Amino acid sequence: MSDVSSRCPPVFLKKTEDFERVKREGKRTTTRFFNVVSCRSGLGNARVGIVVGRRLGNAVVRNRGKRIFRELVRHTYQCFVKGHDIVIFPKRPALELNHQRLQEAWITTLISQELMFAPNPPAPLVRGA
RNA sequence: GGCGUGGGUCAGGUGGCCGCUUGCCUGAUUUCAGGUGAGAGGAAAGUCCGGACUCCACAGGGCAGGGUGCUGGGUAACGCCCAGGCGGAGCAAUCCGACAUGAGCGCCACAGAAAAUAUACCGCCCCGGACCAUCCUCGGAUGGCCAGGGGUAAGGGUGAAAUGGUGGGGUAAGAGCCCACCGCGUCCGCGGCGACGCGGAUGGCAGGGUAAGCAUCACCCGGAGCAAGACCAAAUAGGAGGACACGCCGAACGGCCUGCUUGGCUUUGCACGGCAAACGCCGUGUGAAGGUGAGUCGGGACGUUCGGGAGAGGUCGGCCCGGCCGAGGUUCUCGGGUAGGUCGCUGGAGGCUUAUGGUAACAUAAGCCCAAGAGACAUGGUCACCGCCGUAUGCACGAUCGAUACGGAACAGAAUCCGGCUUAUCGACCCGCCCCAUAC
RNA sequence: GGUCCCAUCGUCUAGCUUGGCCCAGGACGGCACCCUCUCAAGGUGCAGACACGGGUUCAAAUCCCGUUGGGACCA
Repeated sequence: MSDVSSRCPPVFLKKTEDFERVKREGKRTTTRFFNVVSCRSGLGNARVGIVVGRRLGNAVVRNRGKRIFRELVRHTYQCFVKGHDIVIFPKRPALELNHQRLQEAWITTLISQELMFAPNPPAPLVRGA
């Protein structure tokens, strides 16, 4: 399984107009730890963008938020439904939360929004548990 | 042992798995895969100073503007650092100080007699005078009160600040009027590169605060900033550079354009008359339009000649003197530049060790070492173990060590690079010094 | 990354240049009372702010320094 994830690295959104389009046309979901906005892109793969504003904190806090959610996307990217653009807004409590609890919240949220297949092996990272 | 104070170092470590950026090598020779190495800080922050670097400008001078401000040194430079002086805080180690000048202008609310000018209000004292009262030797004396002349600056609710302070002498009352001590000023000598210090003589008291108010003095500063700048270079759009002679004002002449006046012509409307059956045609008068001839009356640009004269504007990135360029036209040449890309981009006033000089900051020499360079933004995520700190529990005669559980580990993320300052910061360790207590 | 500007009642502002009359003025808004049969309008009164921390000064909204929070511009 790890071979598969290493063969298809996640694609990230980079252009400003892509972010504006998703924020304008997408569907919003709010949780305690992050907000997700998603819309259909028509492309053959899923694309993900992470937005950390100045409200989140100083540069160290913003970098940490981006890194945590980039790792989450990287570990679960092979389960994503193709053809969607997703923008994530991390929130303050996600930085203090334990990693496994945050990952469970992340997977259940995405499955409920039909952006992700239920992974057949429970999760690639939880194999130690 | 406790309290305090100054300086320095560090900013958890190791390993597994999964990832990111990148140098080199190999395969492939756009991409990609493998191997191997590197990958945030003491403040990377604030952008408060100073430089390097790059472009623009630049003969030079003056003014303005900004900054610094005890003295000497260090440095590429600084508002930084070191050493010293002076003032202040502290028992002390030590710390703090925009700490130059007081010539001129401005301001000093309220209160107060008065707020910067030397005098004056109340008061105190003396003098002579008018009135009243008492005594009376009927000359006057004493006291009160009223105005006047003079002497004073002792005292005067104030105020942030009041014209040296304390004590004594002196006087009608007083006053540096005189004396002693202290303070202050001036002069001289000595020490020091200097800021300044010490000693002596002397003056009789100069003269408020504020310059982080305007100012003066000394020194420094050209402007902008890596989004600086250099190179390559789509689509679209036409521009850019060089050379040439004339460029301004006045007068005369020449032709051109236009307005006006006037003559005739063409077309057409109206009125009258004539011819004609009618359509219509002809003549006269009048109005409009068009082009045209003349007048040279008015205006415009152009050319030639003559005379006068260097003119508008721009630039020197605040202004002036001064310097330089110089509109539009003709002709010649073909590049300039946006998106995008590449470079600038990290080897440097570099670090460490030793030696020498210097009280020190620092400098010099030798040896060794190479340590991030992005472009939507890399330097991470997770697990385990070890180490540190705190609390609780149990064991233990008590303490240290050790055990178990829980909790904690800050401030903070390079963006051209350096030297500083300031601000944020849980802590750990090392070195020096002061004071207190105890022991010897 | 760099260059600069601003901060005053709930809101918009005056005062800052030249410190004192300022326990900071005005407008809109809020509250209470009067007027009216009631509401509106009107009248009277009240509450309410110098972003924060130091320094200079007798005295700071004002001058100087630092911090915080906003905003503008530069390819």
